[in-house]
Amino acid sequence: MPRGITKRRPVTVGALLDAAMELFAEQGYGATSIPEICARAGLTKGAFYSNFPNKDALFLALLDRSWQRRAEWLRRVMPAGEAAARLADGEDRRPALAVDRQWTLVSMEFSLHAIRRPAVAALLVSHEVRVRAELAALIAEALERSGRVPTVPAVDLARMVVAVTEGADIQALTDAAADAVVQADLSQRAVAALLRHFSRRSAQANESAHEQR
Amino acid sequence: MPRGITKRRPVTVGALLDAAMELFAEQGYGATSIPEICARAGLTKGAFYSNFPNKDALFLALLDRSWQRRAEWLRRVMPAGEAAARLADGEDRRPALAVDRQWTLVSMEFSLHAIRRPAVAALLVSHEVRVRAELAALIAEALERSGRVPTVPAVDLARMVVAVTEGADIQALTDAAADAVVQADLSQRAVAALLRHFSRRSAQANESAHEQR
DNA sequence: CATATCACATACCGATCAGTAGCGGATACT
DNA sequence: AGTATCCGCTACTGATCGGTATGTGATATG
Repeated sequence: MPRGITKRRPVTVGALLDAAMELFAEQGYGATSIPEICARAGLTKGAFYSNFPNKDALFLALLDRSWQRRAEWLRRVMPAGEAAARLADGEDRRPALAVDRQWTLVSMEFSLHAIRRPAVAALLVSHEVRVRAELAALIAEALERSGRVPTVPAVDLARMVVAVTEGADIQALTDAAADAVVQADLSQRAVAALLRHFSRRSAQANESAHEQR
Repeated sequence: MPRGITKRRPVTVGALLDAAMELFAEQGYGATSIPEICARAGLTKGAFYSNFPNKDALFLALLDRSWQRRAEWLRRVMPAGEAAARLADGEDRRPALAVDRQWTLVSMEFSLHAIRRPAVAALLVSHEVRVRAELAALIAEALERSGRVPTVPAVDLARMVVAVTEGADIQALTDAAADAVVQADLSQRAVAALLRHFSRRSAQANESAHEQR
């Protein structure tokens, strides 16, 4: 705990971030007022302004926390590249992780917000660059395990995968009536198709295939 | 002109819708106030409440007008399926229509809004079903022209194409720094890959291929 | 245990919000 | 041209906004 900061503050900050996450997902960023956030957190405006200069700063803090959690999650599933490999082969049809509704909504909110604020957009872009890099590594590894090599830069592949996944997420959220499993399956098949189409069997894989004959 | 309605009203409505379109794209739906819309339109709040009961109603009217315009556009490019056919072949690399920034932003805003209002979501879904049906027809036609037939329902293909396109649009808007042409190219290549992967040469095409030999 | 600082609550500010009522110029029909 | 109706504007209410100033209980330190 930093000098001169009591253990009460991080608890308060956490409560505010939790409340904001819920409300931004429910109502959107622009439609959520600061007093509302405070009320949800069981605090008052004074607590808010004691911790953040304004709503934008809270939004950034919220994103930062979410990104950290997400990074942890990504690193945790990284070793489980086997599943991704089977996905690259188009063999795995199990529904992917259910879309995190709250996160997807807030993330879309943030994208819209960032598009209008170049400074914020720069932040978002730098984060996405990191994510795409990690994802590219994951993809390359998964392809390699199924004896394939990408025919385009792995980061381009990551871009496409992110695009189709995000687009599918939007559809899934909008069309809640549509069978979520069907939607997820469609998304997975699209990803698998892209991975296959922009890769080819590696030379090593071909050799071992020859050896097998 | 309907009985008892002067020709002034549609002009006023149009001005309000134009102003709202601009402001929703610039600031978002929740962050845009009614007086702001009126000021941008060169009118006052009285004019607004004389034409719409509230902001939601104006949003719906705006979407309706945009959808009509979009339907006209889609029907106009429908006959130009040749380009789509070359795209399906992966031969056409020219950048697609530049992303309509305003429309994309407002459309995202609306999706987010709709997700939170089931009644509005139903409206959005019914519209998207129509769009996907038209797009599916366009895709099927394009594939046919290049002697191919889809191996999955054409509407599923339409879903994937919409997903990857929307996802790419978001990336393009967020990362304004990234070369827009590169981004559009990536999107086109992904679409082409999906179209190829989920279709095969048709029997007829095979026959004519045999004849050619 | 005393005291200084911290961290949140209360109260309040000016500005702005959504929505309403009535007025008066513009429009359309005879 | 006269007249009824339309329709946008002005002026207003009550509520809520973001942000600030000040008060007070909790906490860490010596």
